[in-house]
Amino acid sequence: MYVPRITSMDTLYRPAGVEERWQRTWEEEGLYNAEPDPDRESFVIAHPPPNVTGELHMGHALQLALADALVRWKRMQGFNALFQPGYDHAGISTQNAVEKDLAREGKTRHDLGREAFEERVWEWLRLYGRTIMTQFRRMGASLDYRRERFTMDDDYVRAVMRWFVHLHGKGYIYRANRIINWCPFHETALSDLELVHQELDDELVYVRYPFVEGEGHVTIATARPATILADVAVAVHPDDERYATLVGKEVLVPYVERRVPVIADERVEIDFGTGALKVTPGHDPLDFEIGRAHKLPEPMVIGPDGRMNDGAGDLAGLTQEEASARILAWLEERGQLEKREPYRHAVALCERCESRIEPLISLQWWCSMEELKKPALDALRERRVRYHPEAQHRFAIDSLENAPDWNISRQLWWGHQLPVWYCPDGHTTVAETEPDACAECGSKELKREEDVLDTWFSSALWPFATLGWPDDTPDLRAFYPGDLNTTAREIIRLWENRMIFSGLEVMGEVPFTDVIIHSTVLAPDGRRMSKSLGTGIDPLDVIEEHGADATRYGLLKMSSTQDVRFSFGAVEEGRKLANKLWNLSRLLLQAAGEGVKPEIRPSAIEERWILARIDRVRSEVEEDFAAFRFSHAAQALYHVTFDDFCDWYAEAIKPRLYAGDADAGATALAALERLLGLLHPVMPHVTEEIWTNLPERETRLIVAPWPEPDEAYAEADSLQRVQDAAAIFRRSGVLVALEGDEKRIFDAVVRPERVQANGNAGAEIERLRKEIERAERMLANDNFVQNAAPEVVEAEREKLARYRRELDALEPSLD
RNA sequence: GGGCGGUUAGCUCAGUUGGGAGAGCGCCGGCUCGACAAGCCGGAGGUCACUGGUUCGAGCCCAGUACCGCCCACCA
Repeated sequence: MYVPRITSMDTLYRPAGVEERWQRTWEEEGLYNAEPDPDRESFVIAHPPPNVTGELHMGHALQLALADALVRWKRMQGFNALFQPGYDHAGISTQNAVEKDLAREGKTRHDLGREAFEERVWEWLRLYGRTIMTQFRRMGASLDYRRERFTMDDDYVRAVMRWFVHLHGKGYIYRANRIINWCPFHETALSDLELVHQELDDELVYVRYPFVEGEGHVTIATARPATILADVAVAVHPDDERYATLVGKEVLVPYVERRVPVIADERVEIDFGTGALKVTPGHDPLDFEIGRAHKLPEPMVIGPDGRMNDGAGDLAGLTQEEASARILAWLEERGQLEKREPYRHAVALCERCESRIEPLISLQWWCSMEELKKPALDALRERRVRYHPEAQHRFAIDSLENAPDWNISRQLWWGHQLPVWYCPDGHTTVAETEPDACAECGSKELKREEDVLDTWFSSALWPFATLGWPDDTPDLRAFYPGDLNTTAREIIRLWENRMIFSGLEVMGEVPFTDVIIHSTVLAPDGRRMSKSLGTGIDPLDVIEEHGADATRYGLLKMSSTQDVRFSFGAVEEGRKLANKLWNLSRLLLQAAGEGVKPEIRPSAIEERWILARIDRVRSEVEEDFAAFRFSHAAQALYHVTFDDFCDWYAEAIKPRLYAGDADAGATALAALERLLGLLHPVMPHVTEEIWTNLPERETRLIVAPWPEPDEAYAEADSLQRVQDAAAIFRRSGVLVALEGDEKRIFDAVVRPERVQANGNAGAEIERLRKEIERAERMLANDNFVQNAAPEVVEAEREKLARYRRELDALEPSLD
């Protein structure tokens, strides 16, 4: 492949063509690939599979920037790094997209029928799906793209079936009639986690329920008058003195004139409305609980289409609004409508279509969490899996402790159909593949359950199903358990915790040891990034304008706290850094001259100094990466490049470079080499591009060894003197060389002429003198030293005295 | 309603065991010197949200208050 010489190129680094070229090259040369290798330790990140219909958004970009930096770092350190890509079929989300598409033709999925609809989804995916992996590549994400997996692949489906049968065999999966969240548009059950809540303007109506015996009534408040028809009780709080005498009496439900009891239940809020609650177990989750506790009947008046059903008698077939109007009119006539008031409250909506959720009772499949969660909780408590930051670890544990049984069935057409078959006698057969006959009666007339599984039921298997489970494959042995996962906060309960208990259940080991819960990237104005608000920023636009390296750097730089505003400044800083590196390498390559090879041959203090600085940043970056402090690492890399390498070291050696000093040239290239290595995980493209232009490159930087620790230069005598001069005394006898001061001290000691030129030598010395005097004052303060060991205090006094002598010795040389 | 995060320079934000208030961008002044003017050198600019506490000493630790925000949530 043609690689232009850097010295002949533009003074402005243009990432556009360069980045795509390297992305292609790395992939074509197989440098992203991972194969089982008994001689090397593995490092594995199973990247969260995006929706198969998805497009790259800022969350993905951040996730990739973080994870890929770690993967590249580990790869350079010699780990057998596997970064696993793939797609999630994303049941309801994909089905919704295709249904919208159908709607443009004036059709619904029912017009096609199930089989044709599924065909339509596959066809749609061929046209519009699976584009996001191209966008992942554009980020420079070093995923092993050969290993792309899809949760609807035949092998993956087999894993899902095995998982279901396994759980069923252990008795964790059962079928039950319970209240669930029903989406009337998709006509499916949804889990609590698939809802969004939105503040909507409603009306709260106060309705009188007359006593069956005697005069009077009890007034309840409701936002859904249509559900009055399904009332089976009125409930009050047991401590509510207003209603103490009412408990046990009976009242008449309006319109249907049904006699129902007044009961006491602690779940009733005394302070809301009138403090009396109409109990409708068929259409409200709280009422359902109360109903079951009191063994009340569970009539339903609203059907799966959201309209009044046959249970609603003469109102059957009406919409809820129509039914409400009829009921309110009925109440009005009889003086049972006490008042109506505007009411703004949070309403549950389907997160995909924003239809109002209908709570209703439905026969669904459930997965008991009771036993499954135990080993996962142990793992979390023993910190065999750690969420970062720490607050999210506590949240993960709390969530799992309180995880209710999991509704795993969905009445959708796109997804994994449950491996359950029914015979005409109502027997149930559960099997991985279609059975020949009913397991109980041998009937050949089997009909498969129509429901599909919750998308997350299959995603939970991602870390091992992508490696071949349920088969015992070399990949599975080599790459399970993995190391790390990165995700957004709201995914903890949906996915992360479920991968942990699934991994423990079938593999016996946690799927990873660390979970990074990354920042939420908000729009620059602090609002949420969203298409509907128009606040979204397309990462691909940012990449196009500034480059993937700059985008990666910027995202890392800005990802410090839980919520961060997108900062173009941070991206521009990254672009500046790339440009700076580019021009630095032009300088060094030109000035070092032809034939000079990178080699450490330091002869001057500034050379030992820059090597020591680079080595210190190496260890800093290692600590930062290991602790997932990406923002800090980015900052350290920026400063060592700009301030230390370019502004100081490069300026200092320029005269020697131009004079043809081969040692200076060789050392400078060697120092640059190390710097490029440190920067590669964050800015892979520009560093690889420069690396290629260095003489005698045998390997790509992506697989070059991470710079080794280099104690020799860190301990150089002259450097030590610089450090000592900058050291100040801090509490408990800790001596610290102040980072920021070091350069200025270096100035004072090594390049006094420059300091004097700026007229600051006196000021620097004055600063140092003040530091020392402050330390002396502290040492003289009895309150300060009382808790310190006497020998420590004495040692510090001696050090301080030495610094004062050094300072005094330094001063004359600067005059 | 619950959980969590934030509040430091005009803007976006660092500040890792308590002792120097910082960076990038913007602004002002100088440099038109052979990597980069998308550069270099220098400078101005801050009651570290507020109140109280601990301490010789608090941006940092403790208690509380206010505001902003994210996630979650069954007050009908």
